Amino acid sequence: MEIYNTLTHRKEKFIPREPGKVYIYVCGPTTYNYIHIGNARPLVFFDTVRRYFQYKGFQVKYVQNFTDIDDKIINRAIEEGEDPLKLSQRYVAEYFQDADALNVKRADIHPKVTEHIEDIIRLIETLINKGAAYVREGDVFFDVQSFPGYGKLSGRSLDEMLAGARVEVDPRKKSPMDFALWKAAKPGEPSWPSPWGPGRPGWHIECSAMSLKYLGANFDLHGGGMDLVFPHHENEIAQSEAATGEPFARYWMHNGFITVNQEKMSKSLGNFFLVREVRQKFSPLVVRFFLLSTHYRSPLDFDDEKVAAAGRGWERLKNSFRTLSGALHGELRAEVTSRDRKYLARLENIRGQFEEAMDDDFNTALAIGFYFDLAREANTYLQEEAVPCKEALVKTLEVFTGFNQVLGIFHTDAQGNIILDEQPAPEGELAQSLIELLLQVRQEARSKKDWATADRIRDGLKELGIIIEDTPQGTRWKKGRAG
RNA sequence: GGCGGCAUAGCCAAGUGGCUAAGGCGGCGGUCUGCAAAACCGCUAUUUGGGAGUUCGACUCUCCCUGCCGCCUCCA
Repeated sequence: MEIYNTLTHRKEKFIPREPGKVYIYVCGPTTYNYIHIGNARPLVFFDTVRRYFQYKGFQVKYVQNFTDIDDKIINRAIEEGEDPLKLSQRYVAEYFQDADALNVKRADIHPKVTEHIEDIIRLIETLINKGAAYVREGDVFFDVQSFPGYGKLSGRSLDEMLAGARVEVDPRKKSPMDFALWKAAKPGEPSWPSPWGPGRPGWHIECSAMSLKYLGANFDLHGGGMDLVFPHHENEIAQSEAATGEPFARYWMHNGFITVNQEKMSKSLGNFFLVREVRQKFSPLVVRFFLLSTHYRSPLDFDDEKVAAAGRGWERLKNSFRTLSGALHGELRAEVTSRDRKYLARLENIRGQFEEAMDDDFNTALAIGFYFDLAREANTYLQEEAVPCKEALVKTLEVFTGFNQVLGIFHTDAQGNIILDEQPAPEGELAQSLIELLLQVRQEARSKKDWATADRIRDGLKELGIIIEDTPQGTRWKKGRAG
């Protein structure tokens, strides 16, 4: 496996810290609002990374934090007239609703800043004792000049940054690039006691404290959006390595941005789409598929037309699966012909290509291409074989399910079997029975060549969002999609 | 100002120093079907923003230009 490492600016062979195990930390959201599509990209992508490691047989420990106290939360709470900690708790819950919808698996640990204040204080004390941090009137700053490697992740030197700095400088800082580890509380703000007086953690320190606590130094993979490279991740490295004297993380991965009209989607520009809103228009699984259809380091332009186009492709995969699982309940033969063997060999080939694509820096876009190849091979096979070979069919479903285990574009049961969610109609049993009844009536009409009646039923159901397909194995129906 | 990235068909999007430049959407033609839908088959980039260079050979490497974008400030 090769991974593009932001730290070295090139693809590197992945060698885990411990054989067969992967330790991953991904920067999670600051919980002051619903998440938007830009937040969803790293979520979905790193979930896919994790899934792929699991698919490859690695034992994965996956940690994703919540930054549940900081300036943005406090400001938002003031606007809303709500307690900051209550507000962030609320958005943690909302976060899970969106993440679950996007079929993002829960992390093994979802640490929150407010539950790790002790760890953070201990880490800051260590930094002060080692001469890497200093106290100023209840604030604690990290001394960037004490850390020789500062700038190694973002590829800049302190001199360069000072030359280009556009920030007003706090005169108490030794260097303009020094950043806060601990912020003294202002009146009315949530605060925790500390050796330097009541206050709260600065923005970057929590990720160092929590990742070191749960994953240890020199853990395997640290991920997040491109915009976190500087200063967030640069600062994490400085703090962590200054404290432990060991390398912090081995591989750094950063996803590119979601853009809108080619411009970065961001909260400050106001051009963001909440996952909550997008879910109204599209299946969240389609959104997930769309997010994975571009390589993670490339920008991805978001607009409804493009998601809709992706949705039509996704539908093709879904149709293929429906046909496959339908065939499993039909007539099958045990005999394996030479044609079956050739087909099985092609399946194996596609599976290999899929894995090769994923092995190459998680190229989900390429991998999805092979997913389509699989669907086409399978559709053709079923079209050609009136009575398909059981082994071939079972193998097809196995490969299909395996790909989905990685990409997560269809819901599954606990065993990983794909569940097409529109089959058990949400309308309930009565509606289902009525549909079945109508289909029987239509079938009778068809056998009498009463096409007018048959078509009237089909058109009528279509208007109600029920799509009918006549196949050699009989008529089947599905819910039309809303987008 | 400093640092970095991107430019592939109508749209989305991979890949490669020489072998047919994947795949998807859309479109067109066909097969199947009572008609549809779904599916399948064929066609849809003699060419990879523009120019120069390196090379036997570049879309892929180098330089220049153009256009777009990002980071340097909260941001995934």
